[in-house]
Amino acid sequence: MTTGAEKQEGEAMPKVAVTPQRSNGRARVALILEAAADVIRERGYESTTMSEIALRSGTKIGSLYRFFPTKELVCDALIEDYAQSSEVQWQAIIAAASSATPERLADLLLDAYIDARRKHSARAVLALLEGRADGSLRREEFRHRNLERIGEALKANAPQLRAPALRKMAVVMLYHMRAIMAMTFDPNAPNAPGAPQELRISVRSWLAARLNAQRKP
Amino acid sequence: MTTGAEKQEGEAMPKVAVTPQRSNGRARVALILEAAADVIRERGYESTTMSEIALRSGTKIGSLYRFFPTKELVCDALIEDYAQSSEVQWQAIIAAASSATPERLADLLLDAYIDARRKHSARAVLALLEGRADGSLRREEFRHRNLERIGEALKANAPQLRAPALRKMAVVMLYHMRAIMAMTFDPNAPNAPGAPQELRISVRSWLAARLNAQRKP
Amino acid sequence: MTTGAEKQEGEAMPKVAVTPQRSNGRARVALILEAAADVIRERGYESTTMSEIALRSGTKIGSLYRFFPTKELVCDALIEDYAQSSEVQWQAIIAAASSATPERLADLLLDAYIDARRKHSARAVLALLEGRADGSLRREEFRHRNLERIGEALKANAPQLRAPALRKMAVVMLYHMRAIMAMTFDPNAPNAPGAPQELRISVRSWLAARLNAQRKP
Amino acid sequence: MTTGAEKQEGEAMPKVAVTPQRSNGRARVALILEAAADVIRERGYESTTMSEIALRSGTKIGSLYRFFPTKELVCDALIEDYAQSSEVQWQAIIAAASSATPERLADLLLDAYIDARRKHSARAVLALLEGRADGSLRREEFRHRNLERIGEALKANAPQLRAPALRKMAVVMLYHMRAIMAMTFDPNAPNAPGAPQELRISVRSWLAARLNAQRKP
DNA sequence: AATGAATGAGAATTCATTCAT
DNA sequence: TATGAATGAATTCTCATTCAT
Repeated sequence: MTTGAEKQEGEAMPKVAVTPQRSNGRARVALILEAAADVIRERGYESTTMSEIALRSGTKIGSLYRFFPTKELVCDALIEDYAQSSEVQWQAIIAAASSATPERLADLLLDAYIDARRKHSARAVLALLEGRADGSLRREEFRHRNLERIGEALKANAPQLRAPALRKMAVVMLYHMRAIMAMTFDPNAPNAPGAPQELRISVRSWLAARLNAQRKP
Repeated sequence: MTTGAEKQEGEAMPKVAVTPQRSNGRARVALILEAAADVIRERGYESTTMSEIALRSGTKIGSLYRFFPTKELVCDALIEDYAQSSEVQWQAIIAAASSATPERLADLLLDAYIDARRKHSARAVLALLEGRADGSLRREEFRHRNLERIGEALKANAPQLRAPALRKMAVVMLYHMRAIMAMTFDPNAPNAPGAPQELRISVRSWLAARLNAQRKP
Repeated sequence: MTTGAEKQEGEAMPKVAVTPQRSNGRARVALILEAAADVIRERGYESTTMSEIALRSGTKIGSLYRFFPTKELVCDALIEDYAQSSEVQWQAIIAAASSATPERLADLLLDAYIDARRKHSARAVLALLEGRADGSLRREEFRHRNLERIGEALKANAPQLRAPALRKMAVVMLYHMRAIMAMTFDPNAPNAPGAPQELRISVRSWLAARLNAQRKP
Repeated sequence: MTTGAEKQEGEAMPKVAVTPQRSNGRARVALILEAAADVIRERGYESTTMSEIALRSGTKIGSLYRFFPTKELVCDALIEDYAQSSEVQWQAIIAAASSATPERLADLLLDAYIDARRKHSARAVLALLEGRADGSLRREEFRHRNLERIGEALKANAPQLRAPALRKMAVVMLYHMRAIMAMTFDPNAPNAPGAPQELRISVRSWLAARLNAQRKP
């Protein structure tokens, strides 16, 4: 009879990122995530190595693995971090959506991803989402949550819309948001002067047409 | 020992994919590219290994390297192949563009990427283009050529447009095309019933608005 | 700073398991040993990690190392624990041996290892003894002590036997005891219905033949 | 459509030891197995490292992994090798069993494992079988095959025995064989002068009693 | 020319043990 | 004293590429 966490014979415990207990560890984790965002942004997920993350964050490899037992978990943490920090913004967008013009709503959504304060991690997260899903639940969750939030914002603005319409519009909006994000943050992405603005304008009129469609007078 | 270009001591000769002379070799190359497309589509560029390409194409690793001295060159060939096979279609699109309605042109362009006959390699190429650029010229060229062709099609339809406008519209169009492609081919991409159609409609009206803009009556 | 033995510069002090002074600590040590027995039984010595022992015993890794400065010492303690708890039983067996029939003695010995109360640690200890010796003195001692006790029991029953005969019989008996133990406790060990009983019978008649051999009438 | 080995999307092919095609490779594999047997015999399975096997066999680590993609497969090959080379001997034993006295049969079986020619690998295989099973099928197979062969030999000698009796006797015999093997080959195993002979004698009389039991006159 | 073998730098990950607060 | 954090050598395994027959 042991106390503490029981474990099934022969079964492997699913690994989880350790939550640091001391200020020391919290600082370390912050450094690691920052470095990870940098490297992933530069090289993409596959080409990012744990040793480079360790090196850039001034962490020894052993310590890195103490907090993030797998490479996947580093990414999950990055996404989670980003997701959490955007949640506030999402709520603001949804709140603002109800009384916004469609054009304004388009802007709110297009800018949701590219909030300057999160520029850094934004691009890393973009890279992560572009990569193969590999069955990472966290990534799937994140994608799903974003689609949901977009849908909510649309619904707040145009309550008459039905779920299927909302869903397909949210998907299309998501691609627009990604495109804007890529143009804004990724120097290697296809781009041209005025292109983001061009896209923005097109999205605005699409949304205006859609959201005003069956609006009650 | 060398033919034509003499090899300088200490200088690295840039490697090139051997162009097979016998029908035997041409068939082999075709098999290799097909296999490569399969693997890259399934696993992405980074996770694709030369041995798996060899295995799946029934080629011995040594032979694979005779035709494609580096992994990069396999991808370049894949892209080149795809590019060449789309060139014909591009010319058709550009030809059709001049007399097409903007709506029709939108459809032509959106479908350019997703021609069913090239479905297989299309997704592989998509994966390649999504990946980091790695300094592969071929990929850059391909992206550039596509942007150019889109621009030409737009210009054919609306000759009054100036280069800057064409460029930014081409860029926006490229993102739309990619989005449609992802929805159509990638089962993991964000999607919803009717979403591709929704995007298509939005692109049509954007193009209509743009291309008719300053059209002479 | 040190008590008793002075630490010489540059010399490594042999580490010893701290004997806990407070009941608190004694309970902790008990928990640790229980957990260690569990893990070792499940995974074997090599695959057992100090952190898992810590985790399962609800001990923090730092504390674990206060009590057992090396992994080896945990095992030594486990063996020692087991040895001490069997010592009582050995004395009982030896006492009973003098007046037992050889068949009864066979049973006493065969069951010595498999006393149900120590089932848990028994299998852990088995795993430890099966492993390479690694130069752990404690393990060697334990093996030796067991051989001695077996010899004493045999001698108690058949005082006429000379040391060399006793020794070789003790060794053979030890293998029999291990075999029974494996069949009884290890679900992966070779086994068949009735096999333990079969072995038992064979051991009984072997001992009977041997011990009665030159017995004075 | 690729030719050659097809693979399911996203599924990992189970790894197999490559069969060397050239004399070069065959020699390498032989060297590797020899070295592996040495190391495993000395250190046991867990403590054996692939790098040490590589080092001792004069193989670079990459080449080692070409032929044996996992550590497990090295062991499987070792066992398989041993199993195959003992199969001939097993057949001889089974053939000889029918007309042998029980005492002779005991000797045949006890010596089956310790054939001097295979001394080297014998001890390694012993170590492998002693270790945790880890779900290696090959090891399980080997254990099973040995039990079967022992059973067949017993049956050849005493055809009147029923399956359950044969099975339990085979199991007991297996433990005896292992004991003899350990005493003979493992310098760290419990031992004493005359102990193997003592065991041998005990096994002989057990078998004699058992096999003659219900023998038709 | 065909192809099996060789190579070796690195990748992810592990873990016993020590340390600093 | 308790305990979270730090350490880093070691381990398994990978793969693009080159070589030798």
